[in-house]
Amino acid sequence: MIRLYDSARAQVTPLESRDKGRVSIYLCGPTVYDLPHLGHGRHALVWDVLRRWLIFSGLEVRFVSNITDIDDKIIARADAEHVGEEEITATYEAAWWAALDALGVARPDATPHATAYVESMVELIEELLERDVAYELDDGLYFDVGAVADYGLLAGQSLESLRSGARVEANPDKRSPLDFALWKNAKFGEPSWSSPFGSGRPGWHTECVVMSLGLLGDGFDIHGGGLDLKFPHHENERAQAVALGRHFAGHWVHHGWVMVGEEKMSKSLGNFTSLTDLLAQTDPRAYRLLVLRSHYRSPIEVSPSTIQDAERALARLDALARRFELAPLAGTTLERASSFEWRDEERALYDVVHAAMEDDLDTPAAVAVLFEALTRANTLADEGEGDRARSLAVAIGACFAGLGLRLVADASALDTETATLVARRDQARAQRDWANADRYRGELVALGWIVEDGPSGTVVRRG
RNA sequence: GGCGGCGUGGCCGAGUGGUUAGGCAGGGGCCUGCAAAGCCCCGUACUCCGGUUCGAAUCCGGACGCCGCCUCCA
Repeated sequence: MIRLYDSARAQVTPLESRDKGRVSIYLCGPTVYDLPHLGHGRHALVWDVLRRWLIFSGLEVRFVSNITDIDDKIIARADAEHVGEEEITATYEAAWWAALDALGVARPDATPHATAYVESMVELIEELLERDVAYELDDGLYFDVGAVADYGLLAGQSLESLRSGARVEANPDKRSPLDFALWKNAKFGEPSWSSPFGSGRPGWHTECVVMSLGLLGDGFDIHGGGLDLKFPHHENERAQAVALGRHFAGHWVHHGWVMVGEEKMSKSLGNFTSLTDLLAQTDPRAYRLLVLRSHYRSPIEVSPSTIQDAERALARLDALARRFELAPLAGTTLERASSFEWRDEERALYDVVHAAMEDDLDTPAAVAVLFEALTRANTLADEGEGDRARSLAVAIGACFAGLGLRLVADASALDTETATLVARRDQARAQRDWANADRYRGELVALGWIVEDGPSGTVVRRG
């Protein structure tokens, strides 16, 4: 079974799934009040890769990721734009899915929305009140973190040391600055729900407890998100579950950030801090490859040069797909290794890639192995071992599919003008009329084509 | 103040105490009518100072630098 770093234990630990052969994952999704940025993109990719690989290796995965559609920021944005909250959330949720679709991120099995679970949240809060771990102040209900013995487990700090570092105190009446809002009393003009403790709306940390336990059940396997969610969000979720005596996530997985080389990201250089912008100017697969080439817990740098680096590496992969005419895989479909044929050499490749992936999702190692295999496949083909070369190439494509990276052979249809130029060039070359052959190539290049002369004549493709 | 992480060749980015990471860029060569694609070869890196060791980028100690979390955040 895969070994993953567990933030609660602060070490790489084998994933012991609750049900053999099945893995349940709850991922904290976005608050939809603005366009997704590069960090969201990495986040989505990391989890898509984990999910896909688990499925590829033969496990049944249930993957749930929520949408937070009620929150201070949504309200603030709606106010600023003088529109309703629903308009804000509808707009940005659509942008979210559009970006993820473009990235080739498969949709979750379920995408619960917080506003659909308010009733359950109210019930949970009532239980917390009954157990005396929540208390009321003038502006709402708060959770008493002092009631949870090991509060600070995820943060890796004691309650005392966390308390001493607390910097902001929204409500000075709180018993501890770390206590968090379970329920915020309604304010004029804000969305609200009625409850036994008055009209209002839930605090952020409760929704994920309700939705994860509700959809995946007690003791679900993996709970994840960005490193920034580890504390206080995940800590607070866990605190509520613990206070209720519920068995929460078995494994906590957090990924690192996207670093931006500030100056290089300046507007003058085509600033693309929004994921939507990046995807408009880059092959989304390049971003996936960039993400794959660093470890999920490390920070990654996203800059025009690292993106370009990835684009060029991707071009080599596509060249492989072209050379061996690989069928495209890994779109919205979640591939399984068992549906491919693995001869000895290919099996060995898969085993090495798999071992890397099982080792805390070591995608950089997996990618390195696959690039080495790519060179081997090309070498074999150069040496006339076409058969072995092809089956190796197919295996490489399959492994990348397991990582969600689709290799594209690009069989784009040619317009009449292009087809004519290609035919004329072939004719000129057949007659060893190099001057005209070069002229037609020049014309094709001017039309934006990359021209290659293969065994069967001139081949053009888009750059 | 507390907790945690990082400092690798031109760039990105892995790393087990002794053997090539990988990619991109660059140089040389093969192939090609010329290209492109592909293949081969090359740079011999690990912040600094001590220590452990036959041997450390990899372990220990220290210094310097950088970053994150402790507040909404993927």
